[in-house]
Amino acid sequence: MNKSELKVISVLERVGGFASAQQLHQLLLRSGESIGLTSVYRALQSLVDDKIVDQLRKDDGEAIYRLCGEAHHHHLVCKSCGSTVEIEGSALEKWAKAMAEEHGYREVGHLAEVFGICPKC
Amino acid sequence: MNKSELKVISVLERVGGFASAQQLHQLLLRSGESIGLTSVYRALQSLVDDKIVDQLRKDDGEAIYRLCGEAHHHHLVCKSCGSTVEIEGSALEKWAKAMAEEHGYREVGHLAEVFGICPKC
DNA sequence: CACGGAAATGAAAATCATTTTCATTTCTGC
DNA sequence: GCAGAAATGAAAATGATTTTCATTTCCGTG
Repeated sequence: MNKSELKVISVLERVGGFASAQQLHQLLLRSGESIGLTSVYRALQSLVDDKIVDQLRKDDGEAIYRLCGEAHHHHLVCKSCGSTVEIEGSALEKWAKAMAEEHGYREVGHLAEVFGICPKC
Repeated sequence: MNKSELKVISVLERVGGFASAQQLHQLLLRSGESIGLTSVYRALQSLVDDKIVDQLRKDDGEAIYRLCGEAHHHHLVCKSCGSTVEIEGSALEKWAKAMAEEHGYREVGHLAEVFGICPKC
């Protein structure tokens, strides 16, 4: 855990939700921190790898990040504004496991996202 | 509906699932069609606007497309050799729908993949 | 058929988020 | 204090997508 990562975590805490790398960089600069965009990206990547931060994509392809509170969960993402809700996934977990077992697969993992348009949009 | 759009629709039919713009372009060229990448993008954009094609983003930010109404299925992918099996997803569909409704989301879609290591590997 | 404007096309350039490179700076353990 | 490792960031590279713009194809009308 290096300086950049700490700085990025602290802005993410301040933001309390999703933000893009560029937004986070701007926020850091505005609050007086000295940090390069490169380091923001690098820190985010590393935090995502360590599962400390969640990364997803807006409809336009830009990545957005936020601190990941819990262990494993899924998202309901608005295609229009990018707002997200964490959703309960035990049914999905069971399904993935069952499907994998049925075909003899080991070390199972899965990826799932649900998209839609939120009530506000 | 112009020529490019027809070509793109026909290749999407042939593919029967999700594909990126670049993949679709390659497929068209390989099957002897003459079409520019620009036109593929333009056709896809227009088809998405007309709700004839669904657009989603992969985790790396690349856009993938498929014909709306294409009965979609999911895959069980081997992490090691890449072989895939089509799997039954009605449980998943129900879950996605339930989650979206619970939060008032409309025009729901979803993306799901299950990873593991296949019996052979 | 011929003409003219509108739509379509695609090559090349522009854009933009993200990644890579690489030279410089900061740490760390000894 | 010092060498080697890790971190940093500016600038260049990348890669998907979009825009520009000159050319070609369509199509309706005379």
